[in-house]
Amino acid sequence: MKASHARRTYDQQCGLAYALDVVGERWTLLIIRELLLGPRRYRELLEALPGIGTNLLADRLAFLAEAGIVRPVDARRRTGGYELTTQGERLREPVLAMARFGLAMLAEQRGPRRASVVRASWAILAVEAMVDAARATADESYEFEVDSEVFHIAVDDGTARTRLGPAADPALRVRTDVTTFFDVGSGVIEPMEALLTGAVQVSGSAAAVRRCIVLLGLASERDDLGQLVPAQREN
Amino acid sequence: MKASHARRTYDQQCGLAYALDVVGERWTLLIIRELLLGPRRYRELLEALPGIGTNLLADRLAFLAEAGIVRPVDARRRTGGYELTTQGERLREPVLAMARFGLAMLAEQRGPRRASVVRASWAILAVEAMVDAARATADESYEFEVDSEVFHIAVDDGTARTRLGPAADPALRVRTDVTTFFDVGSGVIEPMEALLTGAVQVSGSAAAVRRCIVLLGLASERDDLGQLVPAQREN
DNA sequence: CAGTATCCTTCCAGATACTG
DNA sequence: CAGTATCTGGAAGGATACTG
Repeated sequence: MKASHARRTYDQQCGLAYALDVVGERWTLLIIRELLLGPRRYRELLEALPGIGTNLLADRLAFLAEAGIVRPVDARRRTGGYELTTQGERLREPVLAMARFGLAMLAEQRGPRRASVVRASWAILAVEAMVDAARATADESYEFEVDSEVFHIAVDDGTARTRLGPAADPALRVRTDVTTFFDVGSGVIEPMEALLTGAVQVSGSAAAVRRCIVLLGLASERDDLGQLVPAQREN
Repeated sequence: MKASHARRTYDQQCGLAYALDVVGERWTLLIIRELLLGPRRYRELLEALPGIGTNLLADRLAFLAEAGIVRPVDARRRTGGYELTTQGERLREPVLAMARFGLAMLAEQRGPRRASVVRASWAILAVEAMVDAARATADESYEFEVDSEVFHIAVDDGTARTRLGPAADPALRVRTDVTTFFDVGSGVIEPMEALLTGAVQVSGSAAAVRRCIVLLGLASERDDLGQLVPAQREN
């Protein structure tokens, strides 16, 4: 019932400043992150964003809707949830770039950084940030199961897509828990180390394992395990 | 003298959330933006960031230094200013991606969006965000003078660098004011329109003009002006 | 479930005074 | 000049009770 209270802006003639006027407030980019994974209901957002407070979430959604970044999935029902507009989809690259930076920071400091809120679905974003299609060498797909959340990377003709759900005919199946996943992703654990200790289980050829590690930018010079990794644990 | 006040964090096991824990607070990314253009003194930062307040700037710099993103240029003298560390340089991509998003938003809404704070140096960042080396067709350089701020793009063997200062032997010299610059950059004005009205002055071949427009992603379908633009106004 | 309304706390802008 | 320190009103954010 106030609405008029002139929102705080940087008021600078600059692309970055304007972007931050729109998505720079606290929580906003995390809301976007959730919606980049698909439509979400109000309740789901609240659960994915512990600490946000119902009023803030409502505020942010209303503002983002007005800015044309987000819209209700179904304007008629209140319960249909929210999704990104075409404009909002444009935030994918900036968000992934930010995520890459964050992962690099984590990798650098080697601090285990045990955060208290962990969600398997964030693993998808991490994978999407890590994948560089330029490193893809074979048209095949890799399936991940992280704490019962299933998604996959499909490499096709030099481009890589990351999607929720199982892959059709994966060259590799990877299974692990979120904690191990982020430890590997941020360089706290070597992929091969995780394999050998059983924290990560894979089924697929050793060659596919290697290609996947390369695709994700996790290859280290001393990885030369060749046949060390047999196809194991089909479930 | 407080220091202990446990900084607000999202505390989520997620690259994006961690990145935002570090650079997500108000003003922080704008400080980074300034430092991406080169080292800056405390005073210069204050001037580039109207409204920030001396304490906030000091807080932010101290925190960023502790996080290993920024460092004093000269640890001995207090007056040397600040620069990005190697870690901090990693923010270039996320910042440019954000700037691209912001510019796209501006372009979409066609609102002239006259911000009250305008600085020529920000034009460099905008250019850097707009350039896509994949669109480069010739090894040459383009020089810009925006409100007496001079910088250039140098295309060399499929890569493009954006740098402060004049170009060695530019194929094109562009001269304009900041306002026009951003109007063109955000699509409010067509490049050719700006040329014809004299708001933008160029010296160089029509072909170079066209290649530069393409490089910056400003080409529109109906641009087919061929010889319409003679080399003009050498100064 | 999807939000409002409310209350309280924390953060921020702006001013100013102080130090080496 | 290059900061640091302190203070104050106001805006943003967090927690929770409440409503259609």
